[in-house]
Amino acid sequence: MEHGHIQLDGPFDLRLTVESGQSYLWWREDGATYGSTDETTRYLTTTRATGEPAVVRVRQDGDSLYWESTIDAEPVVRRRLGLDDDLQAIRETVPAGELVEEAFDAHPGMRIVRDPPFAGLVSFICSAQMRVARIHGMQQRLRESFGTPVSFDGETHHAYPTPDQLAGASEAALRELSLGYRAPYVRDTAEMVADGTRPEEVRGRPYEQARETLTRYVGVGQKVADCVLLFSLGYLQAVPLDTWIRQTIEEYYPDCDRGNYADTSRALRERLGGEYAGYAQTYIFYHLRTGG
DNA sequence: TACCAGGAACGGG
DNA sequence: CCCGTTCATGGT
Repeated sequence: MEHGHIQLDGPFDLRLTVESGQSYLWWREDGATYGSTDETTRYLTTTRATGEPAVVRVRQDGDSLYWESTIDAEPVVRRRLGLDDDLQAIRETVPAGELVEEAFDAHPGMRIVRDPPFAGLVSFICSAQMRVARIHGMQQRLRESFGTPVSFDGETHHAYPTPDQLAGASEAALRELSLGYRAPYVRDTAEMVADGTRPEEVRGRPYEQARETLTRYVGVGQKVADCVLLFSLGYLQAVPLDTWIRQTIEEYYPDCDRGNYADTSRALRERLGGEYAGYAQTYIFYHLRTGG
């Protein structure tokens, strides 16, 4: 087993980052989903950064982030958890406003994750009309039912399924995992990716064009496409318009409501400073969802 | 029991 | 393009 230590640069909160509803691909080693954590709480995820499936385990103690893995995982950990993001510089690009100031102040150290693109795509297809805890449960079951087993620290975990593994799943088998009407969406999208249309191919394209391209996948509308761009592909300007943000627009930014998704999202994006608007959106989302 | 959850596909106007 | 309806499922 390989292991290492990362000296954290700037505010970082592991629990906040992986449990704030951005990613459904991390789980707590003790099996608990939510609740207080301490310096012994460890989170796991899987990756294929080196081609072969690998398990990664992390633990935060103050300014230190410790990792253990079947591979040399430091680059993966840095990218997946947004450790190289300069939170202060990002915040300075967001125009001051009562709500954004309050949200940033209330949750110091929350970073934007970078989920593996296919896993991010599937998990946000699953997110439609579903609560955070259940989306998380679906991804756990997808791993355990279809993913490749990986031995790590005396236990067997399962990597997130590949496009081929999910494309080979029957709709009935996916429904047994309580995916509901999302089952055929996941299966059909997995088949598209397995056939060679990979979500990461939109990298480098202009943001709105990238979003439209992602909506070609089954079960992917503009909101889910925005989540994939923001939480997987590093488009930090992406502003997903979910039910919480729509309510925020109604109360705090009514002039940004342009009657349709694309124009409203663009107006709010510009209001939140453009380049890192997705960061501000994520703070606002989490702040409101936790009763702020 | 009725309502809701980080929506999307579909059909009709 | 815009709108209403339908779609599973489990928790409250």
